[in-house]
Amino acid sequence: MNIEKFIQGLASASIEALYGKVGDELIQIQKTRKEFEGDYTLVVFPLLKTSRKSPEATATQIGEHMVSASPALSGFNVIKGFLNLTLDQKFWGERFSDIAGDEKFGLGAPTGRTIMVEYSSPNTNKPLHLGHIRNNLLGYSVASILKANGNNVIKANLVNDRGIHICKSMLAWKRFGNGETPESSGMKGDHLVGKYYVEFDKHYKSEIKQLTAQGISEEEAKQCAPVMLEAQEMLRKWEAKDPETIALWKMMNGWVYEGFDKTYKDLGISFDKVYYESQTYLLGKNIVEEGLEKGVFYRRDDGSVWIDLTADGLDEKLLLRSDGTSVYMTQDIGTAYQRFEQYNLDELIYVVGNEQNYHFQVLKLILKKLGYDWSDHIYHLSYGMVELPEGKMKSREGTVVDADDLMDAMVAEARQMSEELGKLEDCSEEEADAVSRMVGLGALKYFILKVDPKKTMLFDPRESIDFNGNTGPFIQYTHARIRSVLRKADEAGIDYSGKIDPTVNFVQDEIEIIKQLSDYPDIVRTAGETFSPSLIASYVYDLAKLYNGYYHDHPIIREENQVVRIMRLQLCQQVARMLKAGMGLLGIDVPERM
RNA sequence: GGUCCCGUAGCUCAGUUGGAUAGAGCAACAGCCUUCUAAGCUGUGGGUCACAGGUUCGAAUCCUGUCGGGAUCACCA
Repeated sequence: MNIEKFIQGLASASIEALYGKVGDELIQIQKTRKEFEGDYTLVVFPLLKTSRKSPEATATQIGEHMVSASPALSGFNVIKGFLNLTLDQKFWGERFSDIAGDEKFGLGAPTGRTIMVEYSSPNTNKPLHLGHIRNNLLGYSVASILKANGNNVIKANLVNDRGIHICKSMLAWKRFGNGETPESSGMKGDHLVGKYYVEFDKHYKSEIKQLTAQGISEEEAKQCAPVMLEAQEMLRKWEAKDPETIALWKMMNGWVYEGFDKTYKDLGISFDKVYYESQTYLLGKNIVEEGLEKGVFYRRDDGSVWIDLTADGLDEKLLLRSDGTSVYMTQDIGTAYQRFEQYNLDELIYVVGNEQNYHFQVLKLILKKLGYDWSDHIYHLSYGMVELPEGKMKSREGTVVDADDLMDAMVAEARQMSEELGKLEDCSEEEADAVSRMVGLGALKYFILKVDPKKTMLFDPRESIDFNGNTGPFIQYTHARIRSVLRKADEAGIDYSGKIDPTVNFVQDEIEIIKQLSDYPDIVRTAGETFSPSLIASYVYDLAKLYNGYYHDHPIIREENQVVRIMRLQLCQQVARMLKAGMGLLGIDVPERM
């Protein structure tokens, strides 16, 4: 039961009795701000037209009626147009019992809806970097949140395993690699392939330099540089299914997949379905043919196929090249169609950076023009770039933050910090490793997910590695301390199970915690609707802060009063449960001790 | 130039449906370890919510315009 809804119901009944029926949207309930007395507040301004009284008089009248009508309310006060209601002690006891007794608290009822979330979608020519981390964390977290809301979620990854970029790496490896493999070099497969991508670029650049020195324009040099021509030749061979090229491609992609698998595993993310572009890049062509017949598209003299979107304020967009091959858009039309058909999707979410906003705008519009009504159920979860203190990440300038390196650094830092603080003294090597990993990665994940996805964010390595304040480790730490209290209680043989004693009196700080706990299902729902893990992050942080602020100097286990002690232990238990659940939605593990 | 996004404390960011005196953390300063974990707690200072209009009982939030920053507008993906 949602408390605000409950009070809204009470208010609605009283208002109807006093003035007649009004719409629910006029009955606004919110938490009372800390500086005022009361728990929840009815904003009466919207009701003045109906009541035809001053704000104060209206609020007083409604307050009197509500308190006399409901035993859940113990009193009220009025400040200007705000009716502050105080809930009865017993109400909090019951409310808390409900939460604690509900195994599925916070999990939405099954909706029967199927949602596909596509995320990650890496290129196979280089390792993952910080930008991919934001993508992966967002995708995984949003999928978890949607699942918690009762949806059937399919996590999909579309691997971009073909094209000129991988040919560049292949060519460079063939020419300069001397048969180097991940085994022989000791390098992670994706890093090894990435090394040759950089190698290609180096040679490409030096060739351009030579050519321009001979008086050829830069534009021209870029196009006729020998390595580039060779790479393009390789792509043609690949498309012609040349056995040798295909074998090389398979081998090098295999290395990359091994590397990616490790990165994904380290990051703690997974997929239900992996698509490969080499298998999907021809999709969509027949839909384009159909579109041509319907007159949605048109063919130019050179044979290329286009759509004219100028009437919609956009540009003309290419769908098939003059040689009949497809482009990115064509493929996306095809895969979207296939997915909606195959899985009967209710929604398809693409986690893709905001540099592709225009692409998705066009994609949806084209699908709509083709008459697919599911085009409205495509959602582009667009996220901003991750910038570094010195500016943007540029792979060519070597300023990218590598995903594996970053994770290693975070874990190492967590390890060092734990040791300095003496946290790992009485635990085994495996435990120490596990905790360091959880803390290091928790810091990284929380740091990234707490920011609104659509905003460009700044990643300062120094700050991200801070484990104090509004960070993942702070929440993990709060959880660990609560678990420690509960362990101590168990050791002391205190039985705190069972129903809450209705005679228990909560103090205001405890009521604040119960309010926060009650909000959890609402937060999960809202986060699901807005695709914002950042909402979950701020929720868990607030809860951890409330707990810390209050329980820091309360001797929970030593409490003399049995009833109060049991209540406090149960409250602790519940806070720990919700912290763990919330962090789970962010893909962050919480240790039992740290 | 067209389209889209962003602009909140020195820095990094919250701010759910338009609600009361704008919220954290970091950084600075002052306290708190014989009681459950000091990765913590308590307190102080710090704001023209980019700017200007508008909508209304009420605007950081909605609308219009201006300024600043970013993305994008390829027979690339």
